[in-house]
Amino acid sequence: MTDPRPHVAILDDEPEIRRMLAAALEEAGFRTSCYARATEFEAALKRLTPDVCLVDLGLPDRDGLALVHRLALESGAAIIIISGRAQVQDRVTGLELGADDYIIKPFDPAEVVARIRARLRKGRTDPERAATIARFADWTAYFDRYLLVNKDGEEVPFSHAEGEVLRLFLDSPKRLISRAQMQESLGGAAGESFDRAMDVRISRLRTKLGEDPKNPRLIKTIYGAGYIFLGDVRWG
Amino acid sequence: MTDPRPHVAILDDEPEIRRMLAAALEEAGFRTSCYARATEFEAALKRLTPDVCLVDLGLPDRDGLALVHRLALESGAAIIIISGRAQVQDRVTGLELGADDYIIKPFDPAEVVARIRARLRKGRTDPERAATIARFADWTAYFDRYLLVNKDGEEVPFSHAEGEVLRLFLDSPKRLISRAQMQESLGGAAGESFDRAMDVRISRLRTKLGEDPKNPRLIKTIYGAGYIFLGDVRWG
DNA sequence: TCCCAATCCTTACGAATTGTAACAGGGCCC
DNA sequence: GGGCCCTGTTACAATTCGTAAGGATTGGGA
Repeated sequence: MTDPRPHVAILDDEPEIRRMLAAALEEAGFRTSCYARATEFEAALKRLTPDVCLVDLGLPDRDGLALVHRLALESGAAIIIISGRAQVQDRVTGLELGADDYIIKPFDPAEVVARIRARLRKGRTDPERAATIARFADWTAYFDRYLLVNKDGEEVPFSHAEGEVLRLFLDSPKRLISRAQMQESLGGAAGESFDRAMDVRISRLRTKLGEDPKNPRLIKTIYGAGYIFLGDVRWG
Repeated sequence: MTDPRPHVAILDDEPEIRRMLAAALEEAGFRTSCYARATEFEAALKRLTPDVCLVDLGLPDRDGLALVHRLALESGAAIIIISGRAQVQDRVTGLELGADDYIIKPFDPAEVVARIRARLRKGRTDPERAATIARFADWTAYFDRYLLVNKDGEEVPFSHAEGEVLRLFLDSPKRLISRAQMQESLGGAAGESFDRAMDVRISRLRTKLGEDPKNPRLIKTIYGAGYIFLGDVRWG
């Protein structure tokens, strides 16, 4: 029963759009329920508590805005309006009435997915929000406590600066990361002599990971190009 | 000092747009701060903790997306991208990187206001009656009687200043809290030598919690960044 | 193959940040 | 007034991190 996938309820009177949204959302890892009419939808809400409601404003059997308003007051779900009405005034009133987002038809399903994800990200009330634990090679990195633990249970603390580098690597494993990219991500103003500092950070990180300087297995240098992090990463 | 208006930070290199946004937002009852460059903006973030960040992607001095990514990881603020790039792919990557909303230029200030309000509406966990009892690790904190009780039943009183710090930590566990945020929350005027007092407060609190100075388990220092409170917190 | 310049790694050192102890001022109750 | 607690300030030790300097490595050309 406890399906871990976030649940998205879709309310739209056009079968074509329902199908398209449901397909895109299922593909993106969501659970979906589709409804064609407001009455049907409201009946379902007595049984279910979706995480997100996608509501088309152009409904045949009820004023969509009134429905949104009620939802906003009574449901804890994020509400995203989908509408063909593109006027700024429509968007403003929709949002003022309690919608969390407003998407205009025609839309791209990829954007809908991205916006739903953005909503869920915030609403998450802390139970392990941002991924803070990553496993790779013999190591487990706990970013919230700035700690590396290897498979023997040995603990190696790492500093903030080292953690920034490590996170960057773990976010993009097996991909070349140029020095310029690093400076961008790590907030170093470009052009300065910060690039030498980068070396040092990586050097220290390698030491903590127990890398063999002659033959680094995890953080590999690509001469003239940047670095690449080998090793499979599993977040969570 | 404690201005109750939500604080919106605006980062855009065009003075015209900054002015327009600031005017509309002030009118709508927000407090605003404007920045023309990313470096300037990042410097300001060390001192303030805005509730919402409006970020223009087309910045001269830094890759906007990298900035958004970092903000999303390190700041608790809602992030709204403003951009001239209207492709779906741009929007999707912006949102995936952690933005909460994405507004396309040219925009109507009224919609920006509405979208900001929608963001703030959700995140609001504040107007709860001041909870007075919190459990964490081996401790139970009774804020109404300024008392800590550990699992052995030992009672350790704490002072008002210590309680302020403790509450700040318990309100945002497992999240980095910068020194600047502390000063803002605890009402210390920035820039003064008050920051050493901060250290001392924390030091005393650590002592009362029986932390091992060499290896603190609950209140951890992140050099150059701030503090982080580990441990699961249950209020009520 | 050998050499050289560019690139990168590592060590050492100093500046900045932080922890903690000791001290001082202020408020409060007796 | 005297004692006690709370709180901020100062001083000094410890940690972290960027920079400089020198050595090692890489890749291309003679």
